[in-house]
Amino acid sequence: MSSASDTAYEKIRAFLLGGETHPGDQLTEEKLADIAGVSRTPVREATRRLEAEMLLVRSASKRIFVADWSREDIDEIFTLRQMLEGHAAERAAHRLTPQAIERLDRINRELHEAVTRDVPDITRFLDANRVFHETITEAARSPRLAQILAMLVDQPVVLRTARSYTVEDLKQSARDHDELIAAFRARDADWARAVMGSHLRRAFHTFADAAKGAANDEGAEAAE
Amino acid sequence: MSSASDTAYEKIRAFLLGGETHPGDQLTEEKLADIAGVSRTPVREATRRLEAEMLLVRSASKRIFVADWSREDIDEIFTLRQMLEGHAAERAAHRLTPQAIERLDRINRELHEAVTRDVPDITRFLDANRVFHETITEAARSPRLAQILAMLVDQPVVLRTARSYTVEDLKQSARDHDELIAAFRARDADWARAVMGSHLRRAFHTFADAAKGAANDEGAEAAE
DNA sequence: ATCGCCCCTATTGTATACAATTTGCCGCCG
DNA sequence: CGGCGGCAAATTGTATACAATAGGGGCGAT
Repeated sequence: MSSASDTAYEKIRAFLLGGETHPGDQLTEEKLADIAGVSRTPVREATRRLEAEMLLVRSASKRIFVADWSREDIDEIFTLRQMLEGHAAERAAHRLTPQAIERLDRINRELHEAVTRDVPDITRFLDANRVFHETITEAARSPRLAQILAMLVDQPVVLRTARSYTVEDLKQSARDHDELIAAFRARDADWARAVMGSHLRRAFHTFADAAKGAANDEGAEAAE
Repeated sequence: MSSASDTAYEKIRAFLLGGETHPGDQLTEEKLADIAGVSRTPVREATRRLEAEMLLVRSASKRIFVADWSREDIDEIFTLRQMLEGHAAERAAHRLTPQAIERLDRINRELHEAVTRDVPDITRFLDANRVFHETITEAARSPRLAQILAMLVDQPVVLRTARSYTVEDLKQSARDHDELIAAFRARDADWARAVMGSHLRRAFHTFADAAKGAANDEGAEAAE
């Protein structure tokens, strides 16, 4: 690991996702350098990456701001994901080895467990969920596709609102994964694509609702 | 324009596309700094961008090499473009203003002209072609989509082999555009998507053939 | 002769100093 | 009182020096 540059990326990312910032806030390279504990040079590389991921935006005069996320943005991301991950699932259906399918099954069992127990372990769910999707993307053997999806998947809004999911939402997600695995076992690419499509599209709506709720909460807090 | 950084990007890019390099060649930041006439700092930013566009690759030890392009890579790019630009065309069909459609028509007339005259003006064709596609992408109003496509569109292989197209290939391309415009005028999103799909898929095959021819030529040259 | 180790060199990574640009403020003039 | 100009502060951009790390070649041991 090219230490400083990567830690800068991770720390700044965590800082942005930690909710200590508001959309539109200006950030200076120096401030970020302080946060990350490195000099401005690696910070610049980190901000470039975060800019590409659209967590940060730059004004015309090259100043850095925390990105704002409209409902359309979220819609856009899920639409693109649906298209691209659907494609990935299709390719994966032909390419997944039996062992990999078993691995997906194990991951998904963990996912089930995480939400079935008395107190759902959301963090564990999210981690397993990410691994699940990454495994499929990887099996698609399309490096550019993987790269694009990496930019798209864990976006801040996603993470911030994920915790407002109901347990039922999460269980439904896990059931989607079950069906996806069935499609892979059957080597049915169309089925896989279709399941992935509805999986993500539903996630979008769960999301949009959760985000709306979160926005209301925030409004309430601000009103205090 | 942040001068140095951008000129570095452009010059290095031109250097790579100019055919003076071979896939697998190692490039050092210093060498690139010389070529671009700037210091290593902006060169680093440029190489990061070129890396994201996969014109350059980095070894495990962070050394920089000229990327290699297999037939599968080209296939992958066109498949992704087909999916994404098809989606863009679909959205554009609903969103293009009448004026923008007229503009597309003008651009395409220029495109026709460039290949109809006695000596085809390939450069002009390619420029107009890019503007044509960019206009559609822009009309789709999906910033992430635009960003992703920007990474995908003018890849080196594309540019390097574009000149081996036959005049008939180019004319067919222009005819595709005609049909696309008709689809836009009819506000028929499905039609637009379908035309865009076949347009790009055919381009891929023209390409793959041209690339094969180019590879043969190169082999012949090397054999001298 | 070959394998492995070590040192030297090539190359990338980071920090810092300085240059260029932009912004916002303040005073001046109409 | 409003707008314009310009100056000062803040911020980003670039260069350079130094640090860290990886690769390659030579030398010795077996």
